[in-house]
Amino acid sequence: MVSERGLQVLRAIVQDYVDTREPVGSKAIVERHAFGVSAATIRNDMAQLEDEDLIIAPHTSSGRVPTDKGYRVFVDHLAELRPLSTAQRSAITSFLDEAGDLDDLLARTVRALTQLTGQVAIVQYPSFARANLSHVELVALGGPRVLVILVTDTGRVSQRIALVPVEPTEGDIVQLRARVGALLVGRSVADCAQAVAGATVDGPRPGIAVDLISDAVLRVVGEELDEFRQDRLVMAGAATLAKRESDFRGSIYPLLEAIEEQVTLLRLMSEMVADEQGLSASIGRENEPFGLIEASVLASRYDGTAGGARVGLLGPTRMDYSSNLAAVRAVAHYLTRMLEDDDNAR
Amino acid sequence: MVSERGLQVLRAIVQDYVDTREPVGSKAIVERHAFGVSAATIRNDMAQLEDEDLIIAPHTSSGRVPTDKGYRVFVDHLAELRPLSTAQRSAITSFLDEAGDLDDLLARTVRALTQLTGQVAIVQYPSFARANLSHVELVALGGPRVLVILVTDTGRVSQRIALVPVEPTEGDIVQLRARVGALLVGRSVADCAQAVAGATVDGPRPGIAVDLISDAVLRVVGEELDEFRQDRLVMAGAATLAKRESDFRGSIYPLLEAIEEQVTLLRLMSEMVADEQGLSASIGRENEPFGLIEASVLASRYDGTAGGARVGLLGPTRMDYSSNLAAVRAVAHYLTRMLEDDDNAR
DNA sequence: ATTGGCACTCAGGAGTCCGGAGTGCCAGAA
DNA sequence: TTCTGGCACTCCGGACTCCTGAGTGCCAAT
Repeated sequence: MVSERGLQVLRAIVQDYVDTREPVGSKAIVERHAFGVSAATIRNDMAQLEDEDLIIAPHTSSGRVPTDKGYRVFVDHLAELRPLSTAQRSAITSFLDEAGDLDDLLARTVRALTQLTGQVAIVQYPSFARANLSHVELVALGGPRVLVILVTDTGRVSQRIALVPVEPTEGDIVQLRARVGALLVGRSVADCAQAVAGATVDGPRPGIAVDLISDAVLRVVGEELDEFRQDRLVMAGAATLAKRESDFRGSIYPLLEAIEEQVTLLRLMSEMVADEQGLSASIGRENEPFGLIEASVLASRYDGTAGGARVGLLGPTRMDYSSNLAAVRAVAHYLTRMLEDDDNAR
Repeated sequence: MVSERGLQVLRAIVQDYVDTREPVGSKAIVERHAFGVSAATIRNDMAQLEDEDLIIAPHTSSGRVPTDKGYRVFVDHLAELRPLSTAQRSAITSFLDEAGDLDDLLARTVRALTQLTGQVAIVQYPSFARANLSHVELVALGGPRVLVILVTDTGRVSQRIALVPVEPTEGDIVQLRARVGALLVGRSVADCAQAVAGATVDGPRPGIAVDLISDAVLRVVGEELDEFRQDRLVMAGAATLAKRESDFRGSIYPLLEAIEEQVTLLRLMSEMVADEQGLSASIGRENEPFGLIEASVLASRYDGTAGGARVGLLGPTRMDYSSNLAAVRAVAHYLTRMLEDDDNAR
């Protein structure tokens, strides 16, 4: 077992290593931290930490470096979140205050977070699966094109063009609008998807124009509903990885690829298990199933009436967890507040 | 002046250097290219090329490397575009054929191009400034929210939510729809912007509900029209830069930043001067005003009835201009064709 | 104009050396 | 039992040197 002081030594090693980017020796620890014991004592503690796989020596007789497990213990038990300065807080709020719609708010959030931490920031769009459809609008664009517009009660709007087999009359459109509206309005997005599937599978009917059109429109509605349920990400700060390249032993290629793919990160973030504060961290090797090593992801839930999701960041395993976790938590907090305010103002 | 053979030597140097990534010596040239003269003769030619600043020796008595000016001469006078294989061509067409709407088509285009070249691919959205507004739709979302939808005859649709000071009745909406429609439908996006500006500046009127609402709606329409005129980019393949890192003496940071910013690349691409084929290249130092060095941008115009724009790629100065220019040209060609087909099918 | 010959240059890999930071262990002190 | 000073040991990495090979410029001869 590791003694109480042993854990403090681990904390010191993590902090110093993140700071200096060099293996930490026993002497450096007694100099920088007031442990009140000699270097030899620290060395004994370090030997224990090494037995527990919390730290490792890159080569015989060099300083120690935290292992992924060491970072994990640090994050779970040792990290004191360093609160943001008031200047930082007011910068965030005023920046977010100027936001317009949801897209803009999330774009600002992600920029604020990358600015604050110097890492790649990620915001997941709120999940709309539980939102209700409040409007369905159809607009004939001329020719075989019909514009389909879906609006949820949480304010998300999306549109898509359906190519229909027969040019619809204005009457067709009115009829269809009523039909589709009756089918979908007021139901949740998840329910709608089922309803649409049910409405389209009952086979080809006689070639009545409005039915042919209806099928085409419903198919497009179905596709669009799928998009609704599919989460999206907004990211910023990918370029900062290039600056921090030396923090990655290997290449930054897997990271850039994950950023471009999005879907990997989405899965990763949705599988993270949050603590009671809504915070979560996935460290180093823990990300291996997602093709990432030497990288950590920090995330926090945020909530709005639009349905919650996660906001987080991606950076090297060797990052400043204290500051970064605090930043994520703060940004999530303000984002939640903005969404609630937004909702009240509706 | 540089002799005819001198230019051939330049071509050989560019090709070999791109190939081997190492300075090219006179001996290597006579071995790999059938010049029918001795290495000493090549050396004389190389001395001339060096006088003209077309090649440079990294250090005394090493092989030569093309300068930016050398690449420029190569691209302008020496590069024979290497036509794509039929397999490549059919891969592109079948991939693009599956595209749905404009967004999807451009996304596929950019993926095809990055796949083909291994570089960062960029597609500029067609400019909508000359497109005409074909529909304006207003939908009351309940409360103070009104959804504004704009549709152009080129198929672009966008929507935005206006917060209006008074909750509108259904009658208000109908009245407004007619009013805004009369003002805008059928006019070009550029004209519309002016019309909106004119309609809103005639000062505050008595607080009639519908006028208050109208102002709010028109303001939102104006904002949205601005977005229409603003160009956008789609990109793919940013991660490939990490693989090619050694091609950049410095960091890839400026490139990643330009990719993230977009606006720099937009300016760069729009300022490029195309040749009679619609192709253009901006090489190395020529990109310095945009914060890029050691990088080249290749681009081609493409045209559709939606209004043309550019498709291109970004990569290290030391790239295979022959293949990449050919790929850009081919992709632009197919993209143009898709857009035209699309239009005919409308 | 082209060529073979030759002296010269220099990058970069291999080999060697050495200092310093850091360790593990042990015997003695608290 | 825990801590500490001392000591022998390890080994990374910087500095230094040496050397080879690729490549050049120049010149006299063809």
